[in-house]
Amino acid sequence: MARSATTSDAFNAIAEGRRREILGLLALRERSVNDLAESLGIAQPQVSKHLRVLREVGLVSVRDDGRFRCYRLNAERLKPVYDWLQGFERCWDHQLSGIKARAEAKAKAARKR
Amino acid sequence: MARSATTSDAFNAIAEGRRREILGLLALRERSVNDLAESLGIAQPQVSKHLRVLREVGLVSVRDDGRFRCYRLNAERLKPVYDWLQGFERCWDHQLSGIKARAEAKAKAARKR
DNA sequence: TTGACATATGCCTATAAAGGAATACGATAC
DNA sequence: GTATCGTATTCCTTTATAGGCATATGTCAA
Repeated sequence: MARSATTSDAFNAIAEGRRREILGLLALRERSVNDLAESLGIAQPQVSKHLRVLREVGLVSVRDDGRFRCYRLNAERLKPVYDWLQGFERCWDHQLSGIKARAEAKAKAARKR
Repeated sequence: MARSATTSDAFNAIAEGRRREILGLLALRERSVNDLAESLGIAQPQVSKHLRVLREVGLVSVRDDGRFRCYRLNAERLKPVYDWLQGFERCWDHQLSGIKARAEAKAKAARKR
């Protein structure tokens, strides 16, 4: 079997760096395709393709504005990903505090010598 | 060009659902390969392969325990992903409050009629 | 030492992604 | 109506995945 489609969910869609950059730009304001292409320094067709993926997973929406197409971020579609990660928040807190505790124990042992 | 490797970073590694499941299980406690395979209901070789990917991006580490290999979560490697998402938190807050505001405005208009 | 168990790796197949270039499609302005 | 601008789509090539299955590697126990 092949890797699952980039359009299968937000997790797969945001795996690609360019698409994350696009989302970052759209977080600031609506943008047209060429506008994005220029900001990213890549060709327009690629941007259109990335936007297609993002549209298919609902991460962006489009609005027709004359002959332009205005893309807008649909941030709430990122929330499931965020929520999944939040489940791990306590883990890295733990690990950090664990590291801290071990460092302190070591320092204490050193003082005793 | 092809899609970037699953081992290129955490974003790509967690795009695969099975790997997310594995991380979820490891968040609870250390696990051996067969242990994971049984919990997930998939064959051992696939688990080993997924673990290899996770190892390569540093999301898990291994400890040799007799003839078992104990896999452990390295949660802080998820933090960059989490941090990236946090940049969007205010966006969905905005959008949710926007929806709420519009709903209230609508309700208010309805009362006026 | 041999056998049983735990894990990793190799091979094969089907699937598809991303970039580049060309081009089709759509709307506007003249 | 036609040229032009903005965007989407198509074709091609390269690369690599994930799963299934067989097998290599490594470790312990009798």
